Amino acid sequence: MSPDPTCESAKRHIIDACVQSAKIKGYNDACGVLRGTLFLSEEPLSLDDLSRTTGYSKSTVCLNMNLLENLGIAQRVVIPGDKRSWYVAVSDPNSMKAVLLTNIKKEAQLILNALEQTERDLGSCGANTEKIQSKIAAMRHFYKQTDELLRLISRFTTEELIDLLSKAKI
Amino acid sequence: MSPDPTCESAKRHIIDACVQSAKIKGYNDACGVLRGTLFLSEEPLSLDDLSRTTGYSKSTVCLNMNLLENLGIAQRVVIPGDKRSWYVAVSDPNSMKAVLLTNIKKEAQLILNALEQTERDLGSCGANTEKIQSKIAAMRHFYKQTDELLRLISRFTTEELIDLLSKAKI
DNA sequence: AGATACGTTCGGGATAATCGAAACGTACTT
DNA sequence: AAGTACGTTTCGATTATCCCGAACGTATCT
Repeated sequence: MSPDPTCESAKRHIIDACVQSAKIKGYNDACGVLRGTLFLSEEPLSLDDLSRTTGYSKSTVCLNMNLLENLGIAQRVVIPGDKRSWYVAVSDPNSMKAVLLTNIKKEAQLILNALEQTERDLGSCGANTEKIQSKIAAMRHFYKQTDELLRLISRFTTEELIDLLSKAKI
Repeated sequence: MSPDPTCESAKRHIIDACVQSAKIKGYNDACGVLRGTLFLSEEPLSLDDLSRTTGYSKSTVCLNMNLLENLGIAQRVVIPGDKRSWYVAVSDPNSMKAVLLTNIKKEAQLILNALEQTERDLGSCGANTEKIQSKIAAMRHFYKQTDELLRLISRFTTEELIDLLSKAKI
């Protein structure tokens, strides 16, 4: 590839950032290293390529590439007449935006579901739960709005959103 | 508090959701349990309260409440003439919105920084890195936009954003 | 000063996550 | 059929994390 030492050390920044980002999100280091490596490659990489480049065993690479694929960070590319799986980093802005939003979306729906279930169950409960019920209602309202907002945001491109919001009066 | 069994099982949904949400974000179960417990309480809770209610030791509660405070999920309330720390769940919509966005913000700034550093270093590197540099430039553009969008989003309330975006033509 | 009631920090033991080697399944080739 | 080149799964060892009890520091009382 590019064995220039200066060049390689330049790439380290990105890999480090990916590792740190992975750790923040609760994933392991390998995830970050693989993500960074994939992004910095000019061509698609196979599992063996990734294993060789990162130093991780093939099983570890396989496991984590499947995870990255599920997260929408990596994408498997099939080349006809080639058994191997080739991976590329997802670079389409809209897909990347979606990836950034998934965790918030998941959180909103998770909490929203729970709030609605609790609200229902508290209704058929003898005890005096007025105060809690109003708190839950407020919270449900917030997450409902958040959910709605996320849906709207995913309809526009980042560019469009910036345009819309920067023109709006506060 | 409210020892009604039906009522208690209703609350379980919320605590479970908080635990699941915590796990998704890479935090431990205690974080989720504490967050849920705090939210479901009608009054502020002390460390001892939280320890008694959740069954976790005081040291564990202390550790994780500091984390929740740093995350902006819990808030310490000081009552004059009382040594104890009282905790409440942050329920202000704008603060909650900010909490939801922090991870994305962190990711964007982390990656953006790394991209800029790498870009700079690759400039003073002999090897032919045209292809990678253009990839990095594209990526930097995306994260720059994302950063800008996040800044705009934090200027408005969720309600305002919904209003603005739902009126906009696609 | 001593006692008390806090929050916090510090080991250590249990528990879970991580990773590599090897086995496995499968499709294609010879 | 045997061999090959893949991706995947399993298993065990290493490693890191979680959580508790105990010790500690520090105000505020008595």
